[in-house]
Amino acid sequence: MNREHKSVTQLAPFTAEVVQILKEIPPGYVVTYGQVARMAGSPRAARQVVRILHSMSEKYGLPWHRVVNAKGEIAVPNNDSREVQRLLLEAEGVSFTKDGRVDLARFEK
DNA sequence: GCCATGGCTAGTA
DNA sequence: GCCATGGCTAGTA
Repeated sequence: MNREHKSVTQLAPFTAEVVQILKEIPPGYVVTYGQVARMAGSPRAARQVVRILHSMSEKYGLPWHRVVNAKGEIAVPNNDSREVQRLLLEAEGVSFTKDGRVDLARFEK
């Protein structure tokens, strides 16, 4: 251990912070990628949040479905996953507008 | 090089 | 529709 060596289980600080924040999102609550980035102290790192969600959701049991883009749209590329995300949110009581968006104003507080 | 953004402009109607 | 953004990781040497 006298050389640079990262344990596989050791997350980088920013990543660990984001993972923690995501884990604390309660059922029925929705946040945006940008909001999570801001909460983690790096306002412009929204895409990084995306990357974390994309690659670590399964392993860390992250509530990936509770994160949408700034417009309130489901932003997952895969069609099946999009459907799953919507169903999971609806099951938690989240409603959608006619154009398929989450009413984010509802969560501002 | 990845990535599921975000915010600003151009251009249509 | 365009494109700057950012923190990390895979993969090479």
